[in-house]
Amino acid sequence: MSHYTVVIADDHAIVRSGLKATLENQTLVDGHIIGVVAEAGNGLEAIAAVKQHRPDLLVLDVSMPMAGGVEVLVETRRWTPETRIIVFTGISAMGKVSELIEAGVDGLFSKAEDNQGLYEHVPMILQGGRYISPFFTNIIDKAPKQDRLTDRERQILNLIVAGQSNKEISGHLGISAKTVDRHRTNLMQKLEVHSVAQLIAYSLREGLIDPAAEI
Amino acid sequence: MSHYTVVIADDHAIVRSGLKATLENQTLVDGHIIGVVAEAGNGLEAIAAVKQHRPDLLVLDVSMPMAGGVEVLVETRRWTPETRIIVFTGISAMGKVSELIEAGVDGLFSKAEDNQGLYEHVPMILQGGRYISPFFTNIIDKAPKQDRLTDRERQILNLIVAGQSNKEISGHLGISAKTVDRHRTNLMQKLEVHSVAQLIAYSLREGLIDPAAEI
DNA sequence: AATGAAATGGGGGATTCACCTCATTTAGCC
DNA sequence: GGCTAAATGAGGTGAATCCCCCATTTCATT
Repeated sequence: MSHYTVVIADDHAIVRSGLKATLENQTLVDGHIIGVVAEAGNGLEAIAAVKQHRPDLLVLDVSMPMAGGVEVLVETRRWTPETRIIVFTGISAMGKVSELIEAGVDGLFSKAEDNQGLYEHVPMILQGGRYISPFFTNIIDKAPKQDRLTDRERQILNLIVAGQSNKEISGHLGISAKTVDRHRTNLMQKLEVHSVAQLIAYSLREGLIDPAAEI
Repeated sequence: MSHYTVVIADDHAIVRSGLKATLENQTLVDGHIIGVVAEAGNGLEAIAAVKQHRPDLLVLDVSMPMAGGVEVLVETRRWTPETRIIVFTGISAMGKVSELIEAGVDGLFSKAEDNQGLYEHVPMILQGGRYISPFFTNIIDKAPKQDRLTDRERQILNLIVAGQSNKEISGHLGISAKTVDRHRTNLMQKLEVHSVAQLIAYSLREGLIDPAAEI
């Protein structure tokens, strides 16, 4: 009998065991058996497991040590384009969500939702379908569509949030402090904020920055 | 045969099912059966479940909607002091960890660690013991023991992080803007930072503020 | 009674930030 | 070639920050 191979990547062991149980203890509509061939506790392990096993399905979280979910997704696509990729995560930041969708994720599910939705849609995804949970489409729809930031602006936003002054950033990027100031002004106008604190608050909400470990 | 009743609280369904499986599928050293009598997906549900079931054991996460783990812990202690409380979480922020220990948690385990440690120590905790995972004691030991913040300083830190200026804070608290400035200076000296951005970055790392809070 | 920690607040100075105006260069696109 | 967007940078202004100085009051502990 044919079977599907799966790699699970999540930094929490309890989630991995829960996912393994959920995926293996069910009969798929097309009669195929699902087998978890490897588990990974961080991004690098996940990439290594994908390269070794070339699985039919990869289930991963976005917030992992060593390498984030998006990096793992891109690397997996390059290595084994036929691997279907499902992201199962607890985040709800608009920025990360659209990043994942643009990166071409095949399935997107929230840990806050019932697991039911996950294994209901796994067969369809394995057969080439794509499913984004309503939990995330709602977030995208209700998001106030503000002006998009340019690459340079996003780069400077990250340095500001990291605690660097205009002068430090100018030295770091090899441009004038006045130019950094210019970008800063544009940033604040686009995001409609008026202080560094609000700028950081925005970055947090949108998941543009990574508060060390986990929230 | 006697048995232990358990309430599980975590905002992720997959974690709840994993915990339930881990706790129920094992024979305890003293022969007691463990039964999960209720699950909660947020803090308020957790408190309600505790009041209804008065369980022998409460397993909870710290970061939950509606009410955080510490609030649930304190409320549970007031309602049923005999309930043993285990916190099973993914956080690693020094501030939250010491807060939990001071609040008198009976067991503290990390989701990043193997589940093994959890059910190895559950019997001992049910019998009145206390166990803090080395994962957290390491965090506390290696933490640079900086000066503790006073209540007023912590209060003002939260307002600064919320994006308020000295003038706004002074109006909000009914004190002079100069006094706010004074507290700000003390804060920065204690935390050894030199800008709002660094102040916020620090607060995030140490879990002094709540990133989920709306600014 | 004395000591010390915490909170309060004034004066002032150097620096940075937030936000203007104005201008040039580079790149992609029709 | 023209057009637009993005990035670059100069000059300047008013406000806010960061960090010194100084002092008083309150409150708990010794």
